[in-house]
Amino acid sequence: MVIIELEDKITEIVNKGDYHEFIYEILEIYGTPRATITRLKKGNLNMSKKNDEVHLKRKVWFKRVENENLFSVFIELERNINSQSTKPRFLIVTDFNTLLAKDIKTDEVLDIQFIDLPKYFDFFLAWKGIEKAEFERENPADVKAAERFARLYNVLSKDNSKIDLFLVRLLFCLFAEDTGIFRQLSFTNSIKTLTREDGKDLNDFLKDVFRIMDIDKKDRLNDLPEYLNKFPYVNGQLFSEPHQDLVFSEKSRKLIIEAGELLDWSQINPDIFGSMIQAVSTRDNRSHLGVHYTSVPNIMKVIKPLFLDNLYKAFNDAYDDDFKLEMLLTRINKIKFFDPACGSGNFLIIAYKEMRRIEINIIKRLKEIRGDYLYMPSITLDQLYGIEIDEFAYEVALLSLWIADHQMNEELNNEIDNAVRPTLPLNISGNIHRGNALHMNWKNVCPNDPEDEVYVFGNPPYLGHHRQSDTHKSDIRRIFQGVRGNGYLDYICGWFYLGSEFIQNSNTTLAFVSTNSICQGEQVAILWSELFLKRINIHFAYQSFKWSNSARNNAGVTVVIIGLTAYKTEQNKLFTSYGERQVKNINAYLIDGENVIVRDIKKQLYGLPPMLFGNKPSDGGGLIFEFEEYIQAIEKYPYLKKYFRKYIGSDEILKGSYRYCLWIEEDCYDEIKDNPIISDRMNMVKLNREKSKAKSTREWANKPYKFKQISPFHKQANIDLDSYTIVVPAVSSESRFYIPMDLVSNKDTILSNRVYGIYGADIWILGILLSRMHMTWVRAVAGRLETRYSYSSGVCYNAFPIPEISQKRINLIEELVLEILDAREEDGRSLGEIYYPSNMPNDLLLAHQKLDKVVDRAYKNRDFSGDEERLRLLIELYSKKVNLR
DNA sequence: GATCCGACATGGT
DNA sequence: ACCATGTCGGATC
Repeated sequence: MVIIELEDKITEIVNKGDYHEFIYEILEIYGTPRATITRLKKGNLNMSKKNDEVHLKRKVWFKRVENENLFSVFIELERNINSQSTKPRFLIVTDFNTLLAKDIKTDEVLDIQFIDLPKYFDFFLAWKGIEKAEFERENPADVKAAERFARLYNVLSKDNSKIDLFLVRLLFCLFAEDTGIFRQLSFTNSIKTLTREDGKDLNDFLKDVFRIMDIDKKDRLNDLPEYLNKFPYVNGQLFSEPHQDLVFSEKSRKLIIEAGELLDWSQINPDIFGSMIQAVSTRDNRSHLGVHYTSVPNIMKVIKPLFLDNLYKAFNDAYDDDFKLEMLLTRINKIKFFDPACGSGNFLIIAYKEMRRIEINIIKRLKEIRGDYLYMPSITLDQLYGIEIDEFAYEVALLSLWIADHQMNEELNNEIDNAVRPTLPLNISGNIHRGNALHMNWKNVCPNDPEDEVYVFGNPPYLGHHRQSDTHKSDIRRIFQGVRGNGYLDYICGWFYLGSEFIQNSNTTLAFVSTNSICQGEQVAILWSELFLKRINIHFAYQSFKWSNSARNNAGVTVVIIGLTAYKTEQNKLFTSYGERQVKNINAYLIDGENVIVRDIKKQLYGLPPMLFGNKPSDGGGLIFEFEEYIQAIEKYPYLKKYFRKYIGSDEILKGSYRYCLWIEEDCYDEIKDNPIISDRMNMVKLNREKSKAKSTREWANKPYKFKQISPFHKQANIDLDSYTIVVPAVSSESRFYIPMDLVSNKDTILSNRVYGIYGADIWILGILLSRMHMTWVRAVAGRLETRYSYSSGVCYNAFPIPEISQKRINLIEELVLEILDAREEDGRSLGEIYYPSNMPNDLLLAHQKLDKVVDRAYKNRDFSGDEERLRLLIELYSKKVNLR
C-alpha cells in the first residue's frame, strides 16, 4: 500500500463507529499478514490473556478502556513492559475518545483525540519497517503534497475524460495565490466559501473565474461581482480556450481545497511537478516513457560540465572588464538550450534559473564598475527548446517554465534595484513541441547553425530491446537502418543517434543521462561503432551510479551521464566514484583509454572448448521442484526418482543449494504421464506455454515434459556421465572480486539458463577463468545487471585473449585449481559467502593469489603494475587477434 | 537453435 | 520501505 493511503484507510476505520476489531484492522493496514491476525484473534498469538488486551509480540500492546482512568492504565502498562521477555514496539491505550500511544523504541508519545488518529498515521510507520527520521528525509513535504495532487488527478479522471488543461490552470491559480499574483489564498477561499460542499456547482464557478481571467480589466462589465473582478487579466493564452465542463464531487472539491491550503506553491521546484507526473502516471496505464523526472543534483551533474562551469569561468575572466562583461551578456542572450525529452521541463527550468543567476551576477558587477547600468533582459524563455510526447507533462512543462520565470523575476527584483521584469502578461513559454522526438527533425524544433551556441541535454526514456513495443522497435530500426544487431539496442539509443547527427559540423555539445546498459556488453559494439563513425567524442562522462529521485517507487536502474562533441579533443573529463580527472580519451565503456570495442563473438577465438548456454525450461515453474517438493514426490511415488535431476542455476551455485527438475526422455513419458503429480505439473507447463506471447514457446505447449531449450551437450548420442562441467554463474554480485565458478558432475545435474557451462573441460581452463587476468577483462567488458556482473560467453569467454601456455604451466595451474577447490571444501560455507572479500578464508585467498601470479606470467614475464596494465595488454592482444581475422 | 538482457524482480529484514 | 543480489523467458539473429 502506498504510504499516503494509510491516512484514508485509518479515516475509514475511525469513522466506522464499531471498534470491536479496531486494533486488528489497524495492524492489517500496516501490513501484518492476515494469518497472523487470525491467530491473534483466536488468542494463540495474544501474549496477554485479558480480554480487553491484545499483545502481539514485538508489535503492539493494546488495551481497550471503559470506566477507568486512561492515564493510570497507560502508566500501569508502561511499567509492566520491562517485565516482558520481548518488548512490543508500540503501546496503545484508548477509550475511543482519547488515544494514548507510545513508541517504546524512540520514547515518543502520542496523546490525541481518537478521531484525529488519521493525521498521525506516520507515528506507526515503524510497523512497516520505516523509521520516522527516514520517512521525513525521504519524503519532503512538497513531494507528499504533490502526491496528494496526483490523487486529485485520479479522482477527476474517473468522472471526466479530458482534464489535463484544467489541472494546469488549477496549478496556475494555486501558484498565483501563493505568490502575490492573486490576493493570498483568494482562489482557494472563494471555492471554500462560495461553492457547495457536494461540488455540484464548482464547475460553473471555475468556468466563470477562468473566463474572466481571459478578459482585460477595461473590457469587463461594470456590474461584475467583486468575487470575480478581483482576479486579474492573464494573457498568454493560458485561459483563452473555453473551459470544458467537468464533473466534480465532494471528494474532488475537498482535494482542490487541500491542495491550496497544504502546499506552499511559491517554493515550487521541479521535484514537485516531477513527482506529481510520476505519481499520476504509475496509477493508470499511461505510457511509462518520460515520467521519470531527474532530481536537481543529477541535473546539475549534466549541466555543470556541459556549459555552466564554462560560463562561470568566462564571467571570472571578464570580472574586471566592463566591456567583456557586456560581451558576455550578448553571448548568453543568444545561447539555445534544447531538451528533446523534456517531460515536465525540469532540465529546462534548472538551466534557465541558473542562466538567470549568471545574468544577475553580471549585471551586479557591471553596476559596481559603472556605478549604474540600465537593465535589459538578456536571458528569456524563448531561448528554451524542448520536445515532449506526454500531453499532461507537456502542459505542465509550459506552465512550469512560466513559473520559473516568475520566480527569477522576483529574485532579480530582490537582488538588483530598478531591475524589474513584469510577471503578467505571460510570455509565450519557450519553444516546446509536443510529439515523438524520434519522428522529428530536431533542427526544425531548434535551429542549429554552425555559428550558434547550442546545448542539448536531458534524460530520454530507456527501454531494453525485449520490453519495447512495436512502435518503439520500428523507431529504432528506422534510425539505425542497415546497422547489424540494431534489434538489440535500447530505446534511448535513438536519442543518442539523432543527437549525434544534430551536433555534426557545429560546436554544439550534448549530454544525456542514460541507462548504463549502452556502455556494457552486447550493445557497445552496435551503438558506439556507429557513433564513432560520425567522429563523435565523449568529452565528459559519469560512470555508473544508482538512479534516485524524491518520488516514491524509484525506478530500478543504474545510470551514467555521457557528454558528446562532434569534434576531437584531448581535454575530456571523467567522473568516477573517486572524483573527477582530465583524460585524453574516454572510450565507449566510459573508461580512460583507447576506443576499443569488444564484439560479442560466437566462436571461441583460441580453440578452447565451447562455453554453452544452460537449459531453459520456459515452464512457468512446472518442471521445477523445490527440495521439499521433490522429497514429498519421491516419498509418495519412489519410482519417479529416476526422472529427476539436480537443477542448478546461479543462485544454487552461490548458495550451495539444489532444486530438482523433471528430466523426461521422450519415449519414457508414457510410463509416468498418468501419475497425479506428473499430470498436474504437465498441465501447468502446458497452460503456461499456451498463454505465452512468444510463438516459439506456444509451439512447445504439447511437449510439456520437455525443457523448451536443451543444451547440445544433452543431445549427444553418447554422453560421458563421468565427466565434469565448469559452471559459471551468469549473474553474480560485483562485491566479490572473483566470480565463484565451480565444477559439477554431469551424472545427475542439469544446468539452468542462468549459468554457462564448459562441458567436460580440462581443469586448467577453470584456472584461467578464475584468474585475475580474466576477472579484469570481465570487469571491463561484461554486461551488467545494474552493477552486478552479467557474464556472457560471447564477450567474456570467446573474446578473452589467451596466450600460448606451456604444459608445465598448465600443470601448475591445475594444481592450484585443486588447491582452491580443497580450500573451499574445507571451509564448508557456500561459495557465495566465502567469496566475499571480508569472508574469504586465508588459504583460499592465498591459493587464488598464487594462481593469479602463475596466470599473469603466461602473459608477461614480469609483474604487472596493476589491473590497468593487465587490461591494456589484454586489449592490445584482442585488437591484434581481431585484426588478424 | 542459442543467447543476453532487464526505468527489474524478489526475498530478507 | 529499503537493501542485497540473482530468476525467468522474450526477442533477436
